[in-house]
Amino acid sequence: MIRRQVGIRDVAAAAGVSVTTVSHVLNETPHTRTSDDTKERVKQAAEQLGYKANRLARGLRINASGMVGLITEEIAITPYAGRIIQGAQEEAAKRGFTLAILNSELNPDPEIDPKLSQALVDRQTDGLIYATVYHDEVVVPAQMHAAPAVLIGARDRDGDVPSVMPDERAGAAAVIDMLVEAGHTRIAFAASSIDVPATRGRLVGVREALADAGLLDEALIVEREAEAAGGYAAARALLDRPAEDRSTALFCYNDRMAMGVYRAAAELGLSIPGDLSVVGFDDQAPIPHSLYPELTTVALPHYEMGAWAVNTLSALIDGKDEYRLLGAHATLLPCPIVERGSVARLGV
Amino acid sequence: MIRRQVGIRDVAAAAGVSVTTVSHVLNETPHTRTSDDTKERVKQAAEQLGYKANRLARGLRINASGMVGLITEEIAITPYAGRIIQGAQEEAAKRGFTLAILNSELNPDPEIDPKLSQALVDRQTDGLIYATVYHDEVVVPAQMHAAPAVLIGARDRDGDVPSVMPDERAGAAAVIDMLVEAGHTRIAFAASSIDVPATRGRLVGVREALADAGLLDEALIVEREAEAAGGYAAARALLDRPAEDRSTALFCYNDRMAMGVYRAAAELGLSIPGDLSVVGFDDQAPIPHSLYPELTTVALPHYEMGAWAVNTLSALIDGKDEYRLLGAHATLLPCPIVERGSVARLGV
DNA sequence: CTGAAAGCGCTTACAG
DNA sequence: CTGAAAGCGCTTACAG
Repeated sequence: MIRRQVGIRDVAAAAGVSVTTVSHVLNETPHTRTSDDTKERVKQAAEQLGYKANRLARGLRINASGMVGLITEEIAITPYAGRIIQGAQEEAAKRGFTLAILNSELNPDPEIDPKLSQALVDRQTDGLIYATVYHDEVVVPAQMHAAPAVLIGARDRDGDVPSVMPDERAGAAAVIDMLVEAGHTRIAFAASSIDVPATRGRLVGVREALADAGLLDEALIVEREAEAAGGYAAARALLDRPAEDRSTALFCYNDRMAMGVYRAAAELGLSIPGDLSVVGFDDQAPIPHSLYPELTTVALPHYEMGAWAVNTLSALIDGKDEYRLLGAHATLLPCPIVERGSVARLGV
Repeated sequence: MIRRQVGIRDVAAAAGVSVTTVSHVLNETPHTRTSDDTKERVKQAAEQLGYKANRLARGLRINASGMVGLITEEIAITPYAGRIIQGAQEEAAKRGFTLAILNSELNPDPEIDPKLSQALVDRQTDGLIYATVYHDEVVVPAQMHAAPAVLIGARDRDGDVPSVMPDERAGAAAVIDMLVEAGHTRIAFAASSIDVPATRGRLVGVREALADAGLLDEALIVEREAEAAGGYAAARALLDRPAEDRSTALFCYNDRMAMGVYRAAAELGLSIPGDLSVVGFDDQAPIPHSLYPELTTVALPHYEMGAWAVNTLSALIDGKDEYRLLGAHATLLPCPIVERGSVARLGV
């Protein structure tokens, strides 16, 4: 900023001590003794003058910028990138870090482009987070091995960089459990046809939980495009039959598909949840609240992943290299079910 | 980052010149003559060693961090905050700035809390952007008057800080014009009941354009909650009558209301756009693509506002104080109609 | 055309 | 318990 900031020398002068002393008391430098009286005077002066250490000078001196960088692949298309950023930002603020953001294009292949990481290194960030979408495993550039780094949404193929992702499998299984618990025995699943980790994770969760309940029927699992139109098609394929043969619950790969299911149900004269319980996945605003009845769905831990990322990044920056061990397996964060009005409990 | 960076001295040594010369040629310092031969050697050496000036050192010296800060009110709840960030980020990258992000809570009153701005000042950002929602006019804290600053989504009451917002009025008027052009003469509008600038802007745009066309009928303007349920209610109130009395087009305050309208239309046996044309506002993913037929709506210039903000902030930072004159009136950015399948052209 | 040197605002051995 | 001084990596008058 333009205005001349008050510097450490101003504080020293005001308190009648040396800048050394000011630095010591304000930073609470360990192994340093200062009389309480001096401390008090320094703090008073700093407070009074509104002194804040210049981060550039401090950073240059201690070789740490206090900045953490977040690279997001196509911030715009992922509906919840905002929540990741928010989680990262709030955690960063809590720890005194400044969050810098860099946006990248969507990257179809698993090799992360080193350009953005390099840009962050060039900017002296103390560490970096790379948030990807659509990948299981990724090979990270040299910069991410050389510096404190963390991955969101994908595992490091080399097992070196710690990573987080949603526990899609458990989230999907929990929905099946809830449905079974509510008395449903004919449970259908509208799977997604695009090949991403979420597709696979949710599908195996569904299959496992259904099998565990002795309720797995492959005929009730159909695969369609993960959009409203796909959900509509799945519902027509699954539900256009007499009530005796019909599933009483339809779990959808995502909320968009669930939207299509609502439309199909309306056309077929099926009431939700009276005739059909439906559950989505993603908790993608504004869908769940905009449907009638409101959609029961599964939330993704975007905020939590962002916070987790700067949290473990912070540990890495502090030199806690044990945290590198986290790179071996992705850390899975729970996807909580958020119950709204689209699931019926079947009479006993 | 941990590793020792290559410094300007390494480049100087490699090129066999002084650091002064390296600095001059790499920064293309004006009023400085250097032989082409020397220039070449320096550039080669820098390139070869992968030298990038330490931003902290440079910033300390020239008193400019190269950082620009963006404060967003509740990044999470505004569906498009991501686009604002993206626009700001890409424009910042283009100009060599690093974008730092700070998230704030939603602030109901028009006085901007100085805390966040101060935090940015303390971090030595060269300028700051404050993105607000739900405000017409705002009173900015001292920090924003003292430093280069720009507002998104609200005007500065003091007329000092430049600001951008969407031209809601023109966007809404354009929809009416399009509908009139398509042959509609009974055009209804489902207005919003919450008191925000968008509500007012869109409503006056609608009224003006309708009046201009000689088609204004207050009975066709109803006000409801700006959610799917409100749109549903508006549609039931407006459309539950014989075809002769019915509007042929219903323009909604936002896409969420349009969702409710689709549901009401289905219940009333009205086909879209055959019996009823519907238009939304916001282009809020994933609604428009998830409806059948896909929804014609109006897009908000979020990306553009983000880009505009760092653009004019950059001018302010460069000392082009004429730009402060922009503070007198908000700059209005166009809201383009995005035509999809929900509007019918009426036969001649 | 080129370079020696001061200095940006801090932190941190080191000395007393 | 306190302070003088070096130095982080740059840029920029200034001298030659």
